[in-house]
Amino acid sequence: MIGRKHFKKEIPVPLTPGDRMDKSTGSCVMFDRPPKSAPPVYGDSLNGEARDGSKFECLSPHSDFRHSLGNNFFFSRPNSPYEQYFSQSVSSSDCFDYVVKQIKNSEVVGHLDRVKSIGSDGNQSILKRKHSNTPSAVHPFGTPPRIGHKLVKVDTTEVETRENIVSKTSSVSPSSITKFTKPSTLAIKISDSVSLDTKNLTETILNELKEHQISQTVFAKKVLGRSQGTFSELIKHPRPWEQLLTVGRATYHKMNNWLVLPLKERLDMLGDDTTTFSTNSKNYSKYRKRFFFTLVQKRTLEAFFKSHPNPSHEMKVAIAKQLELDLSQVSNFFFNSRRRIHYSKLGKQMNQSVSDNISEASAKITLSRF
DNA sequence: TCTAAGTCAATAAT
DNA sequence: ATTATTGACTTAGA
Repeated sequence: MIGRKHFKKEIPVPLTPGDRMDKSTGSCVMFDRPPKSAPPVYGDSLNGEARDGSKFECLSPHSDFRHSLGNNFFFSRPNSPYEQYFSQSVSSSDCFDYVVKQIKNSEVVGHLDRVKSIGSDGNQSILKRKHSNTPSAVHPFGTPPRIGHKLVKVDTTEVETRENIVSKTSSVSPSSITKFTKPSTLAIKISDSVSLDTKNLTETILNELKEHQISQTVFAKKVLGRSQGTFSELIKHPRPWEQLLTVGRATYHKMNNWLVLPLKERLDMLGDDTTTFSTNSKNYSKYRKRFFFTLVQKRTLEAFFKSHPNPSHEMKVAIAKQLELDLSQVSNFFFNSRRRIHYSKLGKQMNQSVSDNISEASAKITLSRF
């Protein structure tokens, strides 16, 4: 980690001990990371100049921007080989406003412009999304593409119906129940109460699909009664058994149950008896145009997430307002990010665990608190 | 109402 | 053609 000596090398050790920053003028204290590990350097955060004459600014938020949970926030210094940050004692909301302003007025926008100038068609080229809800040139943060895309409400019975259909489908042979409980040479456990090694299961499934050239789409729909996208994520990022709810476990059980069937039955399930399913599909078809965050919105949200993955309600409201998003959009972003980052961490750890003892393996998995 | 878990399903990326 | 990504809806629970 960046140490004190590096800090000293880069910036003359400061100033008056006990010197307090002045939030009204935006002066601040600078230190290296971790904070407190080195003597501070004082400066004026609003003008981007430390008292030793060095400059600093808020760098691109997606990589360098930081702010802490408390009343401090940190900016890195662009021309320094070391990571140094500012801390400023202001209220959370002040901090937020300040940060947003920084992001808005400097780096992100600048970066945005740079990217724009490269692409032939300006905005569109940034994300390569044909329909991207691009920020307007006038107001980069603008962009309320939140056009009504409320979904058709799906009632519970429909969901249940789907489940039923799937199980019925899978039991073209009048033995669905037997099928799901009968042991097989490969069968490990088929009872719903039994825990599964999701990692292994997942890999096995993947191999089977490959070997028999079964697409995710088909398998997901016919065997699991799930969408391709969902299935893709389930097999790509299997979660430890202990963390799955009953519903989630059921899906993995379906995979397992399919696996232990004789090959013929397995392939039969993938047959073309989708009729019932696809016929009903229109009922819960939630047609909507997909919304995408603008680059600025995304960058800003990511920046906040890095340092503040679980913002307070007030913070979210402020973010939503600044980015012209709905509170729910902001909340969803943070939630989705939290869980998806969490999953990827788990995935890494699961790779190291021994498949044999699931509970032991998952016991080692430390769930970081968000 | 809020968060987490499970998913959907549009659309990006290969 | 397929698989991966991802904003938001649906459920459960608190």
